[in-house]
Amino acid sequence: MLQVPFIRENKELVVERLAKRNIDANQMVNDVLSLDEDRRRIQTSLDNILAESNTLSKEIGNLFKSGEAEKANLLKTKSGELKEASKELAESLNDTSEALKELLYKIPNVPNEVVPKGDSDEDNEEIFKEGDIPVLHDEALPHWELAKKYDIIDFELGNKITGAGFPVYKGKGAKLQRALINYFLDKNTEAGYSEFQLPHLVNEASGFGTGQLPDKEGQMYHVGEDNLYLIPTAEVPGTNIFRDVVLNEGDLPIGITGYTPCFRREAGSYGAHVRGLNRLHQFDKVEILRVEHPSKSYNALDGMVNHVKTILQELKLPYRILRLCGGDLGFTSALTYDFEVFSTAQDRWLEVSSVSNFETFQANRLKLRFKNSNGKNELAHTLNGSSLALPRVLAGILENYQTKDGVVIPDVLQGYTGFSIIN
RNA sequence: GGAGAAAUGGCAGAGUGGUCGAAUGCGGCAGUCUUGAAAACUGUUGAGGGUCACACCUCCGGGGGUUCGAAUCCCUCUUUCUCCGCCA
Repeated sequence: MLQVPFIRENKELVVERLAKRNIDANQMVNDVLSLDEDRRRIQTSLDNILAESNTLSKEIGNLFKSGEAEKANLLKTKSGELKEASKELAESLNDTSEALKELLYKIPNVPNEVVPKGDSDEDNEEIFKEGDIPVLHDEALPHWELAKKYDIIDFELGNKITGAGFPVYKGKGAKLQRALINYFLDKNTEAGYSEFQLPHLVNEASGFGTGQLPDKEGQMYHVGEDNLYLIPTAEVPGTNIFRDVVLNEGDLPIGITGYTPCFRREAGSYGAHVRGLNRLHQFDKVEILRVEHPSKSYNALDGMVNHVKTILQELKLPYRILRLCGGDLGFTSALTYDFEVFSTAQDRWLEVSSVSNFETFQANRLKLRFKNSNGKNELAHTLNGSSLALPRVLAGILENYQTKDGVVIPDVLQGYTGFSIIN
């Protein structure tokens, strides 16, 4: 959620930057400013009435003490009138504040200067590319065929137990999955992130805190009886650690990592692009999160990008980094880099990580602040990224590492799997 | 799931109708002393709104009510703790 004072002082900039997302924000911004003006005006009148009423109450108390009941009763009448007036104003203040909040919820984050304007993923900017695309043998298969051939992932069994998009990993498939999780967590903790195990269900307040609610309610699985939501990413429980928190400046930066399964309804998805592991309702992901001083958050973002790079380099997967254009940028993000692994057998790029700086957008809603050097509370910056999401990394490994004899396990993982080939 | 107790500032913990945004202690910050540090002493120290700045307003778990006036009384929800039951 954007801050009203920021919008007030940077109106042109906000409109101009939001245009990168192909949004004409002029009307919304004007509405915000006029609602805010209304709010302040009503608040002032209400405050005045309450002040008068407070003074009156004190006088009444004093009059009763000194035995002047008659005078006191006279003032009581007056106080009653003030109460009526304050009730009306309080209601109108509440309405105005709510309307303002509703509107603010609908305005996405202001993209960073370097975000390219654009409509869709076609307009994302490739900023880096590395790794050799392997030349596969003639009978190379897409990962869902390999999964079947070596009996390591059973999509039909998952279908039977739960439904489409809930695969069952078996044998070496399950072990490779666990190896990847451990490998990612180890890399992240080596880089200074401290490991957390987080709840997989969150309450409504947490959903609001990170912005999944109210906008993306339909994307999360909801447990109605207890009013809890299955997490779509560790970002939700992880970031909500810091809801309503005031940190000391010295606590920054904070980096945490955690492995969780992720649950996404993905309403409306279908077709060849969602085949196999490409898009699932339940998948595993290791996430990294940072809380940063505003002056350092973009350095931190670069650091996260480099960190994810080294992991993909070690796995020897061909990958590229995209700077997302305005049209593809997430609602809460100011700048996002996507990592894509080239999946040879499918002949397409698969997104395996998304690393973002949210600046104060999340912190404002979360009320995540730190005491700055002036002793003032200031909103912190939050960042997060996948490091990494499992299924498409797995797909990339299966497809790129396949040989006539089987799927070779990348060197760095062999210590974790305990085997060097799936055949 | 049953019975009881509780929820106050960064933490601990007073406060049961007006003088309470709230004693006291710890912690934090600034200063005195010291070569420096510690100790001791002095001062200062919640959040949000509002204002050029003050004034002023709101907040004592959430919501509602009683009252001229609520941290304090009533209702309700939530959470925590203790005991019992169940259980990986």
